[in-house]
Amino acid sequence: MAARAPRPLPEYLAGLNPEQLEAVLHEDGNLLILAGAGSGKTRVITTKIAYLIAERGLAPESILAVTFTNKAAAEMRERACSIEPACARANLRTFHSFGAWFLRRNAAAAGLDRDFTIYDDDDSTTLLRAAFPELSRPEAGKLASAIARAKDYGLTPDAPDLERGFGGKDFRRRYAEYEGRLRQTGNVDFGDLISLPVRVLEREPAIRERVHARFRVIMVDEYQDSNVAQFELLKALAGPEAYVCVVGDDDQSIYRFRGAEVKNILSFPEVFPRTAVVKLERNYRSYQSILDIASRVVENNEGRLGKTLRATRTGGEKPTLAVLRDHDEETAYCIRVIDAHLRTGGSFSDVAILYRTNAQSLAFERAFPPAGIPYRLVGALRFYEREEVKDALALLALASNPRDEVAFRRVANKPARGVGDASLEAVVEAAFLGDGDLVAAAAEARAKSAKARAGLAAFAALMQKLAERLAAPALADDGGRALDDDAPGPSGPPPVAPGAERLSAVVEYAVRESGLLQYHKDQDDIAGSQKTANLDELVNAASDYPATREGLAAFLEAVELDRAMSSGEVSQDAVTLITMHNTKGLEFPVVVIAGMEQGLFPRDDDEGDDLEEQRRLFYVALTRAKDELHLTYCRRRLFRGRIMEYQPSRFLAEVPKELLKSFGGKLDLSIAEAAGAWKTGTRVYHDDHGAGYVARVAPAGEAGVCVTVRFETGRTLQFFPKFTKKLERMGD
DNA sequence: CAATTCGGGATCTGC
DNA sequence: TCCCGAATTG
Repeated sequence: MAARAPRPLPEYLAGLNPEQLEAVLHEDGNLLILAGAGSGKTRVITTKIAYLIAERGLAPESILAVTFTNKAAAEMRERACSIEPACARANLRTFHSFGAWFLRRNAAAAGLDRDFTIYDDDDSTTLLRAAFPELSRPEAGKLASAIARAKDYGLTPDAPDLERGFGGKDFRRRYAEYEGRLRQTGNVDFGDLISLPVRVLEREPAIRERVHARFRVIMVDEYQDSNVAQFELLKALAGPEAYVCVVGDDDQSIYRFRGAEVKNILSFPEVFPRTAVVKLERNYRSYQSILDIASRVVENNEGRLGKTLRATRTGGEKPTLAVLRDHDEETAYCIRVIDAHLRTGGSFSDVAILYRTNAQSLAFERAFPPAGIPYRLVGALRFYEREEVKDALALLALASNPRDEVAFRRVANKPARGVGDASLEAVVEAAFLGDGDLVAAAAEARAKSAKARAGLAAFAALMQKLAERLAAPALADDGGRALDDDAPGPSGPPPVAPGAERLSAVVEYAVRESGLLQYHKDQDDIAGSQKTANLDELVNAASDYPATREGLAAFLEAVELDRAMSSGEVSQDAVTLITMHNTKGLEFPVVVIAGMEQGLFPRDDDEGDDLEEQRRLFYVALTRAKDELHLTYCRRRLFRGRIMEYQPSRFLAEVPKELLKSFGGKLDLSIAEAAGAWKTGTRVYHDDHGAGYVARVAPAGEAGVCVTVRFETGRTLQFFPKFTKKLERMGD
């Protein structure tokens, strides 16, 4: 193409604003980009990658760019490649996918099999319950998330400051036992995908040097969501010569509960010397009237770096606050908004309804079809989490790794083969005494009952056949060298040789021969569910992979690391129903943020740092809107089958009234008038429940006031004095 | 060992 | 209200 002689800036740089251009061209030292919502940060990253390759002559393989979601990684790849096709050879991945890639190539150094599979939180809980039968399911779940959190902070079971924040000796002991059990299975959890590479890099100078020599440029997107362990990985990956560029927005950090550390942004310039800071504050997405609200809200947080978004788009309507009676009025209001938008020539897909909890989607799902509105529900129950899919995956995981205890426990007796808890435990114990091979142990089991013995033998035979159907790995002959070398490997299935069997045939065989298909078909007939359809979907998903051990491992990794894998068809033009968390990185011309009620968003127990995180979530939600923004508040809402009265969200009080146009009614935050003589502490008598006292008084719109009464019987109930005659004040 | 009943708890959650 | 996990019973 063009000569490499000096020449004017390429055309793809021409559209950048001065700050964006500065960020793209910067290359001396390190770089921290503070990028506000809608400021074009993805454009900056992708342009920078393309620029480094096309203009600065960097080898694509020497660039590593990590994101937090597969979707973001895919988008980055696509946009970078559209500027410079060679970007396809750069390493653009999620943190976890990079970790898996690294560990497979350095499996021996990490003490792992190359074919390890990845345990999710649910699998960890199962493992913990096996290790500690005294724990109930919820207790094991809490322990699993505490361990995951410890790993987020890079703390091993022998970390000195483990006690701080993670309970005492019990936690340390259990964490250590969990690690032992997990290593025994030969598998890893999500935390290991980050922390094991760090340890390998620290321990193995040869590997470290090879990595340092390879990755000259390391970029991290959504840096505000990185946790301590990921920060450690970044430090370990970056050699003295590396150029590190991170992009983030402290105001959009909404994963603190999962270990994300805003401190990673604050301390970046100290850890990485000669760091330049570029702020991107020009917002190309929203009208200023929308940004004003977002800014006023997020200003209530402390400990921000401080940014002020300025809109480049002028004009636009003032956002609306709709004060509504209940969720029926809320759906009706949304339908009006959608209709009005269609009348101006817009489409369904321009509109998104955002809410805090998945349960809120139900009202819209019921109201939209009769109104002729197609909708698309994002991320409610993820495909891979479904029972039938996890069952099928467990069969495959066990075929891939016969030491996988969690998979074995899940499917050894599903559908029922007459193998009970006692027999199952005996097999696991026998395997532990040997080489850990659970399938072999099942085949040899000396179970008490003939029924259990027969069941285990049948199961072992099935697993044996599955293993046989997986052709030997093509790479076996070279002792795995092809994996040890630093192949660039954008993630994806290994190629299927022409005429070779596809993995989908093996998956179908496994599902059918195990009896899982029939089992779930029966469930479908009883409950009218879609389980067999989902199993079909899983079979389809496997068709891109070859029926080899390597193909299976790649398939399992893809499924485990891309949880968004959808089930079913995506309709083209539909309104989006989505939780606020799921909207990060998205934008819509018309946004409705539904359910602005105190107790729902934020919850009443959100205080301090939790409250600030919820406020950032609100900020994220607000800044998704391009043209039109609506907030809805319902005075009553159905909550767990009961109609409850709600006050407006405290976040609404943080928005100056003049920034919102009101619909339906004005907020009245003063309760004194409606409360009348109902005051906290008042003694009362109820015809049905006897004596008690008022514990709480809350405004309830047209219903006047809602009083919470604690009775001497110990019960606590809520009443609307306006509607009941059974509740009386005593001593009046 | 499997089926049924009963009772407690109920958020969001990138990978 | 609804769903899941534990206990109980056949």
